[in-house]
Amino acid sequence: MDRKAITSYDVARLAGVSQSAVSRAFSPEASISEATRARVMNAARELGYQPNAIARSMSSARNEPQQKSGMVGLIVTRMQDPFFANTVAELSRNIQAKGWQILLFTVESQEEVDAALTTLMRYKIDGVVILSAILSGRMAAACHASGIPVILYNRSAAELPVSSVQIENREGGRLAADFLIEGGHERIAFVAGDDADSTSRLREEGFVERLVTAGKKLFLRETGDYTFVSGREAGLRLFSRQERPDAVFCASDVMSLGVLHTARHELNLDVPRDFSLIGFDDIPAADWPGHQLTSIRQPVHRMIREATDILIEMMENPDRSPRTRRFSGTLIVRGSCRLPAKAV
Amino acid sequence: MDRKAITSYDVARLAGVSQSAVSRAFSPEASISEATRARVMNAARELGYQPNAIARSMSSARNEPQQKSGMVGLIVTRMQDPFFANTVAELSRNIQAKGWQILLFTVESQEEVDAALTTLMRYKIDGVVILSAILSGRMAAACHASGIPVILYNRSAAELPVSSVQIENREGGRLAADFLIEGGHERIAFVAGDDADSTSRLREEGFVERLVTAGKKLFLRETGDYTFVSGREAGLRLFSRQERPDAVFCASDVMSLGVLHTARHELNLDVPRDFSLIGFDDIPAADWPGHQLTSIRQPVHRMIREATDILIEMMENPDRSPRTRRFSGTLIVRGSCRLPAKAV
DNA sequence: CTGAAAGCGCTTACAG
DNA sequence: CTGAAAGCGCTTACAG
Repeated sequence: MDRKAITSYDVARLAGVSQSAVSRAFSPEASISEATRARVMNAARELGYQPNAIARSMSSARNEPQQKSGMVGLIVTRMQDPFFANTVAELSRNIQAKGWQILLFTVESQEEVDAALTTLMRYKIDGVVILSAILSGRMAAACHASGIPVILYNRSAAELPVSSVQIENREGGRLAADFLIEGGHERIAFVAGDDADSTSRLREEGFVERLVTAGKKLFLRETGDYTFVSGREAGLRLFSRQERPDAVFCASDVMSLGVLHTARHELNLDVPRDFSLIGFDDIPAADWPGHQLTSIRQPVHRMIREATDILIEMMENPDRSPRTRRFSGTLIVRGSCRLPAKAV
Repeated sequence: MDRKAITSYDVARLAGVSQSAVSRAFSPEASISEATRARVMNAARELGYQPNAIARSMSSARNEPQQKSGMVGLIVTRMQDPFFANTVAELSRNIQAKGWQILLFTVESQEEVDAALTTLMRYKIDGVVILSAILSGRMAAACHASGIPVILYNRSAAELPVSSVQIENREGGRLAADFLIEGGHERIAFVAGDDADSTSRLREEGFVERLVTAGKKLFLRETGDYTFVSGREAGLRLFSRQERPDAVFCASDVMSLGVLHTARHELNLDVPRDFSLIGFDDIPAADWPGHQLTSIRQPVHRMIREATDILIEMMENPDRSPRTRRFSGTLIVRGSCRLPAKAV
């Protein structure tokens, strides 16, 4: 049990070849005869040998400008939100399928991102995806200098030398506003996810922009933290007033469900008779029979595929410049909204 | 941008010390004077030097019986289920906090586990946690021989030389049965999560055991796959019959919510008047105002802490023998069940 | 406390 | 195609 691990030298000895031959047998493009490869593979199987990926990574430091580890960093926030849990699951599957390993870092706030990235860089990750958070300009520059591509998912790259994949947040907000305006709503409220975060802000900007165009203004505004509980509390505040909103748009579905549950089951309101409700993301629970939440759907599969493609292309081609991809959301109409009078 | 990475030699040159001194400056227990350490640290800061964790891992192969990487493997199934998403989030936070990195592997079926572990072992992980899946005896032996501790979370170790942390599934099933029997239910159904998986089977065994003791037998039985959709479909099958169950116990909360939504909103049944419903896990959505699902709660925080503690203790102390820890669940009574007549 | 040197397990340019 | 050898960036026993 404390015996030394099996190395390529052990395999070489058993197969009667040099250690180099063992190494070549495990490199698909190496020049080696089929006969030798077969002998090596048999010996390897007999000994239970697997090449040491760490040692392989060390060698790459000699032969490439930058050391490669075969690992991709994944920095994740809000994994409790089903939208992100699903994204992590699907993104990690995609990256694994392409032959990279995932070095996961769970962070609970924006402030932890730079430290997480510093740690990941010690492991010589070949690239990194950051879910719903940004990195500092200093850190972006460090990654750029090290040739480590960075993809922001669900966030803007702004002026940073990094790639990004995200939904058109402002446009999504406009879709929600247009639909509520067409439905004849007058007192329209918004529930923000986080005032410091561009995702929520842009959704709100697009939303308010259309209200203003239609000659209305935002009737009420609350701030949550993207959780169900914060949605419920925002709902309680919105409907404890004398004059109540007749429509609510939330920066995420999870918060919308908080508003929906408290309205129906704690305040005995009828949705959509008493007010209309729209969420964002179109998580699976939006479509549950008892919810039927109207929502802005993100084309998740396409977005994740795009993020994976950009990441891999940039890892294989380090001097490609960063790319920004924005996807349009779609309004999915369900039963939580009063419909426009002249239904098409 | 294609310049070589900064190494300890660069720092040594700038600080005017040997490369060994740089290495010692970054090893907390190394013997080095404070003055030298300070000079090294200044030079390191100036150059933006960070020790290469991969190279450090290589060196450890020389000095320890087994190479250490500072990485822990995490093999995960069913991340879409909030119960597991929350577990991954909390477990990874705990392990990170103790100074280890997480090498994540997402698998979609039991069959992928051994291959995932083989890949992870190439990276010389110091230990591995497997969420809701098991490994083969052959693989368990390989890990044991390599001194890599394995923790099964939410599964039994059975005869394998691995540790495990899980809920008392059979006991949880008994709690559910007792409560339904006390409530005077007669036609009691069970919805399995997966017939091949011990978690669901044990919950069913404990459940049926108590029914039998009370002179009843299982009225109906359906099988899902732990998803909301499969719960909904199981519910449709259960209630499309002539004679309907008056109680349903599901192997997970997510499936229970599927039953609940279809019953109330597609079949116009009243829960708990028409039937009582009990889930398992006590996920946050069980407590949402419109759900109020009675459920068996797992003491998640304590279980995750225990898994982390066992893992770390075994990584630091490789000849410790595997440990098995079982935790008791608690019945959380909410509005989805008819209550016992003689309410205590 | 400090430095020179060996060695961790690979990959690959070099020579044959 | 094949083998001997250098080297990736560290850690640490050894000698001073």
